[in-house]
Amino acid sequence: MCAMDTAERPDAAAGRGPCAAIPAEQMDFVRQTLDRIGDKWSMLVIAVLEAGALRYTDLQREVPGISQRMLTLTVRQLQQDGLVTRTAYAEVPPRVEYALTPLGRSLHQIVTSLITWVVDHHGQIREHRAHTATAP
Amino acid sequence: MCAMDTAERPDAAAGRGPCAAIPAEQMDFVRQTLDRIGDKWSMLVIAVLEAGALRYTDLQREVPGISQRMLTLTVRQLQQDGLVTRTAYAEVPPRVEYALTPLGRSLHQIVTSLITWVVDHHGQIREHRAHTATAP
DNA sequence: CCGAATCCATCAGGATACTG
DNA sequence: CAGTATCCTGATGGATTCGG
Repeated sequence: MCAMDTAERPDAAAGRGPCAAIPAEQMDFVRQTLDRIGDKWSMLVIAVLEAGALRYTDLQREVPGISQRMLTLTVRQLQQDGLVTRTAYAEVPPRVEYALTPLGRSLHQIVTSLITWVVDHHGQIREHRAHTATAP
Repeated sequence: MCAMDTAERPDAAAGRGPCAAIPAEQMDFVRQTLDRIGDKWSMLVIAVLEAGALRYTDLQREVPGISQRMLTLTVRQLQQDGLVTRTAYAEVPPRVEYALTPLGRSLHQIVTSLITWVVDHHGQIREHRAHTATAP
C-alpha cells in the first residue's frame, strides 16, 4: 500500500525498506507534476469544471480572484497535459468552451477529496495555527 | 456529491446551480490551504512520513532535492497547521523527530492517492505534452 | 547533528491596457 | 467574448554561513 504499486521500484531509494519514497527516476517527474497541478489555480479550475463545460468568462467568474492571465495560463497547461479540452466555436460572438477529459475526470475525484478535506478540517487547522502562533 | 456536503452553501455563488464552487467565504481559506499543502514540498514530506517518524537528516535524504531552508520552512508550516509533530530530544547528539499527527494522517491518504495518480498517469501526461508541444 | 539566519536569484502571478 | 502583451512586485526557493 505504498504510492506506487503499479510501478517497479528498482531497489528502494535509501535503506528505509518498505516503500520509503518514490523511485528516484519517477521522483523528479512526480515533483514536477505535483506542483503543476498543485499550483495556485489548477485544482480549483478542475474542481469547477466538474459540472460540465464552461466558457472562458464563466470559468473566470467561478474561480474568484483569478486574473485573465492566470486563467489563460492555467487552462493552457491543463490542456497541454491532457486534462481539459478547449473547443472554439467559430461564431460571430466567439465562444470557447473548456471541459474535462477522461484523464481530467479521473484526477478530479482526487481533487474533490482534497477540497472536501480542507473544507472539513479547516476548523482544526485554524485552531492549530492560532496555538502555535501564540506559542513560539 | 459536491465538494462540501458538510458545509452550508448560502445560495451558491452565481447562478450555476448545483454545486458550482465553494461558498465564497470558505473559498478564500480553501485557496490558501490548497496552495499551502500544494506547495513545492509539503505533499512529498507528508508522503514520506507515512512510514513513521523521521529525523531531520533522514527526512532530507528521503526528499531528494529539498534544501535545508525549504525543509525547515515546510516542516514548520506543517507543524503549525497541526499536520506533523516535532519532537526534540535533549541529548548530547541532538535528535529531532518528525511524525504525522492524526490530522496529518488523514490528509496523507489523499496525498498518497494523488501521488499514485501521478505515477499511474505520467505516461499519458508525457504523451499529451509531446503532442501539444509540436502542434501549436 | 539539527537547524536558524543571511544573501541573492528567479519567477509566479497581479494589474492594466490593447487586439481579433 | 476571449484572449494577448507588458510591466512590476513579492513570494519562492537555492547556496552558503553561523549557532547550540
